Amino acid sequence: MSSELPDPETETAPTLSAVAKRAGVSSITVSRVVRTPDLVAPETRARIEKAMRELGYVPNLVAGALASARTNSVGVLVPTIANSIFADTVQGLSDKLEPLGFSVILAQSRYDAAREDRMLAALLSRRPEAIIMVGSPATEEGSRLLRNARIPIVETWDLPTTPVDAVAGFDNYKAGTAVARHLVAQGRKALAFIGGDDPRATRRWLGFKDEILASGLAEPRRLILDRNASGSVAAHARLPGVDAVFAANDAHAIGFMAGLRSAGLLRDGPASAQPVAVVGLGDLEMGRLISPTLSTISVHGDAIGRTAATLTLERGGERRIDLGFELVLRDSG
Amino acid sequence: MSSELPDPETETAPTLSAVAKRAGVSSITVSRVVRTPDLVAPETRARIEKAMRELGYVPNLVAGALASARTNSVGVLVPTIANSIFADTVQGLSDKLEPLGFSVILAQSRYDAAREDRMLAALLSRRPEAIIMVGSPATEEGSRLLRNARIPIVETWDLPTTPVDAVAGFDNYKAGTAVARHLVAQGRKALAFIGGDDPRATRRWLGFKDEILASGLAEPRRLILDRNASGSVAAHARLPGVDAVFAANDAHAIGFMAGLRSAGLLRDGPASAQPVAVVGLGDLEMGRLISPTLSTISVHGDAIGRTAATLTLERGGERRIDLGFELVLRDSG
DNA sequence: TTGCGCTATGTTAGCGCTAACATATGGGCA
DNA sequence: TGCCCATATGTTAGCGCTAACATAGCGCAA
Repeated sequence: MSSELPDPETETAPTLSAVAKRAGVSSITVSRVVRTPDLVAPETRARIEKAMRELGYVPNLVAGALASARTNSVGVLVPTIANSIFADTVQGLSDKLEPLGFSVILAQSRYDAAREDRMLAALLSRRPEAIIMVGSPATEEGSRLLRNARIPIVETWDLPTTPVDAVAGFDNYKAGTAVARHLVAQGRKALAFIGGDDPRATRRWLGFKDEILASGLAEPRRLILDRNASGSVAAHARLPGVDAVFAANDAHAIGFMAGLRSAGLLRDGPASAQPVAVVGLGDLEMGRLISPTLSTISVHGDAIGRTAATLTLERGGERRIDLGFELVLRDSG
Repeated sequence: MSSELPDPETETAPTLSAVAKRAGVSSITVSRVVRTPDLVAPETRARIEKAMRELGYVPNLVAGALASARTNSVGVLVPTIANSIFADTVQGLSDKLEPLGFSVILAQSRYDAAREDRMLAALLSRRPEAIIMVGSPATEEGSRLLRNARIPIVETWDLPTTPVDAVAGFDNYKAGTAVARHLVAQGRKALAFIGGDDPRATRRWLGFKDEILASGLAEPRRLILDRNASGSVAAHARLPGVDAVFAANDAHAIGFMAGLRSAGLLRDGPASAQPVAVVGLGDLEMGRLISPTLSTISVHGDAIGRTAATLTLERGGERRIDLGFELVLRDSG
């Protein structure tokens, strides 16, 4: 009957063998009901499912993982998740992995190499079946940790020449050259780059600068800003005479435009009418809503996430996927 | 000497006892070096640390968790992480929990009750030491699962009257009344609400509506939009004659303003000059950068996250924390 | 009738670690 | 001298589950 229901106060979570006892079977049969129900006779299965319901059994995947050497989890390391395009990537990979029973263990490095190494070690100690990270390990120690883990490692949002394992991203250097080419073709002469100095932003800067120098113009200025967009609002004052700006991301671009607006240097007309052209990167939805609409390098953060997830699941095949980018021209530049 | 270094190909990850053997101690001593180094004599410790380095030992927290019944992890459930203010909350709680050795297991419900229940079950089967979620469980089944887990549960972004356990949020209903009061005081007569119909947005709507009715005006219109802001751009056409709009979040507000702009109904002047007043919720940085600047209900998503983290750590004390909100008046309404 | 193969279930051992309890050693002090 | 205590290390058992290999029962072909 309904005997021996656990004392709700002192209770410890019911185990597989508690269910087994209640259903009058061995624990492996209960395990089969959870994992491979087709192998269990329908009547037995019904009896066990009833026992599970009565006890409120929740499988313990920690124990299961230890016994089977499969954790069904992936570690995900991003610089930051707040206010960032990386959230799209996390969303994309989750959408792919959660239906397959994988959990996402999320860690943030905050653009700090030491913290990144600590987070990688912390992730690996949970024995994820793969690691997906934005960028590449910042230190040799981080690389070593990842290589020794012998699991799929996917670096994203860039195309490193010597990745640890797999890559899903785009060429940040080329993104810089594409923007530079466009602005130069527009007749801009005094160009500048604003944004962070993380590895990916730096590659954008390098592409931008090299292309401008190659076209015979003077070396562009580079303004390193911290991560919130407020700094970019005042950036214009620090770039006198500039007539075109490439911002490392859309938030900085929009902040910069706010500064231009208060300086009376923003028009509601097309790019050719702008005293200062502005191009961002990321293609935030917001960029389409503001006025003038923001020209930007469009990157599919969620596709990067989904592709990274695929790369963790298939070990063979192409391990370097260039998802490309697109220069989307609107009214800002 | 440097004998018996593992074969890099067939190698299985080195264990505590492999380190112990190499250092000539028992495995518990190695465990102590990892967890309570002060209990180990300095010379022994040095020998063990050397062995750990040589073998590339990475502790297996899965096994540790099973043995100690402590996983040092928390489950986090959000509707969505992409493009959303919830990312701030995840950031806030991570910042608090990661330094303490906790990992964040992230799951997304996508505003789907069935998926939420599946994700809760999946999270609980990993035996997190607490669950932090946005909102409250959508189904009775979800509540039951959480209650039976006997771990701290923190519901956020709202102030439910009968929470499972703890709460860190603000009163969405009051946020709605505050906006209504402000718009009515401004002399607006034809008001509308745009946004989603999730529980929190609905509470904002109810507060908004009730306050407007109480002030003697006609019942406001409510336009339910899907989650991306594009729908809000066209929303104005569906709200003829409206002179004030409360958007359930800033993205919708900014989208709506884009629609107003193309309709010629947006001024760069102060709120009193706007043909249609707009108030958002969330206080995105973007709202301060656009023109006109966005009036909004400011909510501290990261503080919600940090407070939720604190509530998972301390079991005693106040379990219901109202972080409040602030009506920030700028130029849009 | 024998024996084979299939289905349903069980037994055994162990995943890698930690809790809880020993044990050994060497002062210090009455 | 004997005892106590602090420090350093070890032993044992077991966390809850699964892999891998039994075993039992049955239908069916030869």
